Order: sequence, then C-alpha cells, then structure tokens
Amino acid sequence: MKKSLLGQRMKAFRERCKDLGLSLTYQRLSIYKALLQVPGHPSPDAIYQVVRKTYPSISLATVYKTLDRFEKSGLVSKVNPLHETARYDPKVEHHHHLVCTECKHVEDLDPQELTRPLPLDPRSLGLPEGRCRDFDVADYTITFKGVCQACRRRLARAPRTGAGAA
Amino acid sequence: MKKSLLGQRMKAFRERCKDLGLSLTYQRLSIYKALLQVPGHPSPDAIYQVVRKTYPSISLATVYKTLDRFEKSGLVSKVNPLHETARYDPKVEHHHHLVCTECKHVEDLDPQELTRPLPLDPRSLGLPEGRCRDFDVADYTITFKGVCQACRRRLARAPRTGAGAA
DNA sequence: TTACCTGCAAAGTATTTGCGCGTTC
DNA sequence: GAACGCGCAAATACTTTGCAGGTAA
Repeated sequence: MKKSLLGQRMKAFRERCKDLGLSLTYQRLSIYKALLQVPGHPSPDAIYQVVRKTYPSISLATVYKTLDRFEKSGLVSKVNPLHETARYDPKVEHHHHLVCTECKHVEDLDPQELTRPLPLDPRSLGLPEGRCRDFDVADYTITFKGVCQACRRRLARAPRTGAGAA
Repeated sequence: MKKSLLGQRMKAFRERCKDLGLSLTYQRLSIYKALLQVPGHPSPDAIYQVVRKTYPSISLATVYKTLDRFEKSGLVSKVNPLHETARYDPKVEHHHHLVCTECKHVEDLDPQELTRPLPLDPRSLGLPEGRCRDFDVADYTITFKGVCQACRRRLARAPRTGAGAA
C-alpha cells in the first residue's frame, strides 16, 4: 500500500473514531494500520505479531478486544464465518448456502433452484483475467445472509432493546 | 427426511465406505445418519448429542475424528471456513473473496471488477420465491476457492507425495 | 478529573492427540 | 490374526473475561 494512501486511510480512521466516540490510542492506531498493511486478511494473532514489533508491551487480549470493537463499530469486517465452530453438510456437490445471522442455521440451495441460473464454471462468472492468472479458481459458493423465519418471529416478539443496536 | 430416502442414502453410504476401504462401525453409521437427519448443518457437538441418545458410550473425540475422516474421503463437506480462526478485513463494503485453499490467503474482489456484473440485491440473483419468503435475505457474498500463485509454484516444486491425495 | 482503555492472568470453549483395548474384515 | 477404529484423558489452540492501574479527552 502506497504511503500516501495509507496516510489518507489512517486519517479517515481517526475521524471515524472521533465520530464514534472511540478514544484514539496508539494500540488502536497500530492495530488498524497493521490491518491495512498485512495482505491476506490477517488473524488476530498475525496482527499481534506485527504490532508487537513496534509496541512489545501490547497484549493479544487487547488485539482481540480491539478488533471486536472495530467490527461492532463497522470499522472493519470479519471475513469469517457466520458461525465460528465447525459445521458439516452431507451434501458434497456444488451448492450455495443461506445462513441465518441470528441463529446460525444453514440451509442448502441447489444451483438449479436459482431462477436465473449462473454458470457452474467460476471463470464464466466474470472474474477479471488478471485475477484468474494469479489465482487458479476451482469453485465458488454464494453465501446468502439473512434472518430465518423462526428468528424473525422471535425478534418481532422480543425486539432488541436499548440503544446499543448500531 | 423420508424413511425410504434415508435408507437409500445409508445404503449408498455403506457402499461408498466399502469402496474407500473404510470399516463400517456403528459409530460411523450413526454419525452419518445424524448428519442426514439433523437440519441446519450440525456442529460436531450437535451430532454427538444426537448419537449419544442411542449410543451413550460414544465419545466426542470420535465424532471429531470421524467427521474429519469423512471430509477427507469426500463423503461430507465442511460448511465452514476455509480458515478456522478469526480473520479481519479493513474493507466493510459489499465485496467478494478469493480464498486460497492451500495457504488460506484471502483476497478481496470488488463487485465492480466482475466483467459480468451481478445485481447488488440478492433477490435479483434468482432466489426462488419460497426461499425468500422463509428467509429474509439481506446480503450475499461469493467465495471463490482456488490456489494462489505462490502455492501453485510451491506445489509444482514439491508436489504432494504418496498415494494419500484423494 | 473522569470515563474509557490496557495488560495480565485466569477461565472457557473448541479441537487434536497418544495410547491401550476392542472390533471389523 | 492383523489392521483399523474407539474411548479416555490430557494437551493444545483460540478466544473471552475480571480486575487494577494507566491514559485520552
């Protein structure tokens, strides 16, 4: 990442934090900077290892807490999973998933069910040439995120209370 | 799941195991059956809880080992993640991912980069009516799985040895 | 000054592993 | 009978939490 762009992003980050009422600490600044600089979507530990070089006293717990704070504030996104633990599916053929963001329930969706069929071959999906050259793409899956019927009903009865909801 | 279909699937499973040289134990049979019966893509623990009702002496470790074995044999698929630990991304806008199945490296792909643009609204993607009614879909992400350039090179130099590769 | 944030250490949860006994083939 | 698979318990990995002292605003 170019130095000027990095500076620009860091500046935007500072402002965003201010708006959100988040204190600007060197830990937060360096964690965010590491996230911008480390390619490939680092894990909390990977970020910790990077930040530690500059601030040896930082703790892994702080990195976890901070990333969680950032995510809840919409400053970063968690690549992962809608569900953190392993989940298995007896279906091994190419298919997509509907995941409930509330209860983590997962439903399968057969590609044939799509009324606007998509090509099976990921290359035909419009991946730019350059990316295909770098990345030998073998397969793709669409993950639809939403709220299932049961959860919608439950939420309607007992909606999220307080002003906490971002 | 209808009883007849279940029986049919179990039969196919037995045959598949035989072909693969996997011993047929009641643990494996009941774990696979639970996977077919429990909706929503159960976790190892959820499967354990189900199987335990019938075979109280089964251990959770066996469930883990068995599911792993099944996955490596192509009998089941892991819904999750290409990477088990948390991974963060500074980008919060709607975007897709390219994930290297070897090193777990993740790259972002902007929807605009697709030469064949897809609608932003997941409903326009051809989700069948019925599913939309049940599931209030808010968003979708495409995950392209493949092997990155660095890993391709590495594999070319030191290809997977032995007959283990399925 | 005061509320917010950090580091530490301990706890919690998820998953893996080594090993001796039991079962399948 | 030999190879394979199982249950147990301990180990490991990842993540969260409570609290006392430190820091930003």
